[in-house]
Amino acid sequence: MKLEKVTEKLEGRSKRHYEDACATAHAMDLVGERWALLVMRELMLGPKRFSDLRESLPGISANVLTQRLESLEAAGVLVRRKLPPPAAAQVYELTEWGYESEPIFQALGRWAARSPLHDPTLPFSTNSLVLSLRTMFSPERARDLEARVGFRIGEETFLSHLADGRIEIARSALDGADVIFAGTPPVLAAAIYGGQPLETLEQTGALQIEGNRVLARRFTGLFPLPPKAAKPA
Amino acid sequence: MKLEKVTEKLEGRSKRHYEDACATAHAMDLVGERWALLVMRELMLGPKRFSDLRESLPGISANVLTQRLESLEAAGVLVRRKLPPPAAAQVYELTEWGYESEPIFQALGRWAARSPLHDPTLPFSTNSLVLSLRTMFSPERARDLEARVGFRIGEETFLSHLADGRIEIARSALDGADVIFAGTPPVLAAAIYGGQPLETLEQTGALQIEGNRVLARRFTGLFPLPPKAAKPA
DNA sequence: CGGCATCCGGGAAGATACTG
DNA sequence: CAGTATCTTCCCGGATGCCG
Repeated sequence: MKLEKVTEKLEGRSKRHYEDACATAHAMDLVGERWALLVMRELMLGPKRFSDLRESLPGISANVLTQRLESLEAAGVLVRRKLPPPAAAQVYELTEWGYESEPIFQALGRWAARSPLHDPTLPFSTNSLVLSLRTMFSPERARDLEARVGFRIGEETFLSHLADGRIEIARSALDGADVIFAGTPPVLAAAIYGGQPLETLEQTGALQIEGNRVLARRFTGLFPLPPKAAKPA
Repeated sequence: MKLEKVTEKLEGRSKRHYEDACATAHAMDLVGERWALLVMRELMLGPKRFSDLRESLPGISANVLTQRLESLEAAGVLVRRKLPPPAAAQVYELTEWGYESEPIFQALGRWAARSPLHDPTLPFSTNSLVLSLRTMFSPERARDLEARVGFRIGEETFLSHLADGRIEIARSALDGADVIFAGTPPVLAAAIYGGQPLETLEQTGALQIEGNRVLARRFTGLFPLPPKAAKPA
């Protein structure tokens, strides 16, 4: 890194920042730059490597990703960690405080789900889908349901545990799942949010379901979307 | 407006946007531009005029404010409204959906309050202070408290009603207040968040308290701040 | 391959001046 | 008071190349 930039960082004058003591304004200073929140979203379910991040963020360029990782590290949101040999790769991982930013994503997601301009036909990352399940879960609809639901999305697998009107979902092996959904994020979104019948999606081969199909049907109804707001004139 | 810019808007190609169906990414497309969230914050307690917004946003320039108001209007977050004569001024007002963005501010504020880099000595707007009271209010500490607390901040007055472990606070005349605080936002913040004794602040003349002083003391303890996160290395 | 530096073009942000 | 016009600065995004 150039000496000049190092100096800027040490003096804390590198970024434009709001001169405002409001905590919300400070939050925008920390994570309001372009791509910063999406980088955090991609780390929210566990550490990733530089190239994993690039793959899951369509359109980000390498130098911008480098800059964001630097400033988020400087803010204390994430840390770089060297994995022990033999997998001696470098990964980026949220700090404990970084993980506590999840309510921000939930508030943003719930609000933007009502946007009249939202286009759900765009690319959809695995993390987006999994986090959206945590966000849109309806405790009322899941009362008295106890189940383990697995997901196979690309190379990754996730296990969800529903109990006591709550949902947990995390990267995990699929042992003990009552039912497993396999498909791409858009297909799973169509089943859960788009109201597409599971049979239709299975017939096209886009979706596979193993295990308790009645439970699968019930599960897809646990994530109601809010109504759209009025379109601007 | 120039023809060129109108055309851009109609074609919807004016802004860079994330090609991502995730609702969080869409939220950043809507309100992720610099200043956009702070403009919304300043409208969260009711409509304001262009020049009111400029005053309460230290550092924003007129053309940027114009652009933000345009794009937030296009997104359906706010509307321009012409007040009826004789006060025939133009004001900007959040839509119903715009007002529903308040949980975003609360999540951002709660999270950023733990930031190790937060500097509370900067300028502090009236709206920031009032919204922070809604955010940081502790229902447990206020159980069994029923009270009306007034604020006089610059030209504005706010009335807060505490009851049933909840807080309401809005622009209002101060009729019926049990106690009234008068002072600037930084001074009020010092009393409520900084733990400054009220007597000290009153002696310097920065703070005035009228009414039930015991209640005033109790009130300042209802807004605990979370502990700071660890500083980055 | 993973990560970072450098150069370049376009566009958004910021400051100032100006107008109805 | 409520914005526009213009100019400058700086950030974003893409391409390329270096180094371990």
